[in-house]
Amino acid sequence: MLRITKITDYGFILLGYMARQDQDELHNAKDLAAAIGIPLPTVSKVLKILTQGGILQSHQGSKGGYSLSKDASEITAAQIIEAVEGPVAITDCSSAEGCERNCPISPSWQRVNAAVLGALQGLSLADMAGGA
Amino acid sequence: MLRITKITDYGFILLGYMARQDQDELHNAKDLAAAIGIPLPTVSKVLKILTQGGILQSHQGSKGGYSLSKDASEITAAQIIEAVEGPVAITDCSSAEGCERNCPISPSWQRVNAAVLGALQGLSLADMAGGA
DNA sequence: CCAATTAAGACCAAATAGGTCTCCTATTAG
DNA sequence: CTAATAGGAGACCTATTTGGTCTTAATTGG
Repeated sequence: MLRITKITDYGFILLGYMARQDQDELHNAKDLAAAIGIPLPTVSKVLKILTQGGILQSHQGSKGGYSLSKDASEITAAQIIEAVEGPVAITDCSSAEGCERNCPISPSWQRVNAAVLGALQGLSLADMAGGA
Repeated sequence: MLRITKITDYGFILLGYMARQDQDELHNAKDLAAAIGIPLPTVSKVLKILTQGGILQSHQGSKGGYSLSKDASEITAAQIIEAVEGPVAITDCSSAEGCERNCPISPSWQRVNAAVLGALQGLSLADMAGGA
């Protein structure tokens, strides 16, 4: 399959939504959930993860909320995926035992990995939010 | 994570092993399992899938076995992954409902997808088996 | 002090993946 | 022709991951 998880998908949707509005505006979890149609607890979870990953800034207390931590053009797809799912690595070949014994394939994987990562780094949130 | 499954990983190991030997030689599942150190039933399963995907040719009966269906240089990483896991698609954005309503992100995903696919198509089994 | 909102993490249920087993079919050696 | 060998197909169970919910604590504005 080679795909991202649903949580990551939600992350992209949420960030895309926020990117298409005033950068400094604070969005609280409840409004975002209502706007996008995803259950509140799940939205809350995604926002929390993105905050921990440095993509979002949070503001606690009443009248609090979330905002992008930097300009949408400086946030890449790679950063978002890494924030939610951890480092992008097609295979964990490097750490498996069987691999070191029998397959001299690892260097090739690293090339593929680099290509994938490059593609993801070349796409900013601004690109995604802008392109209809 | 964005990674391939273990079954796919085994597939690469098995194919890499076969590619590094005489192209016409038949390998039976038992010997391959012993050579690589993966349980026989699992090896058998992987070989079966690769055969269905057209990557391997099987030869039944006693003295039977498996061999590559074409030259290692004509088998790409993309083909192998697709044979085992189905079509390469980072996200199933296109079919989700929430997506169509609220995220204009799909076109961007398709670009990313194409980039990933290109990277995988540019890597042949011969490249992987050859590069130490 | 009180209400609103995020932070953190425990927790459960459903889906997926990994692996094993059983039975069936085909081919070849003798 | 028969028996042994090897692949073909798929059911099945288990473990892991994922998705989603809930509860409690911490923070801040009024």
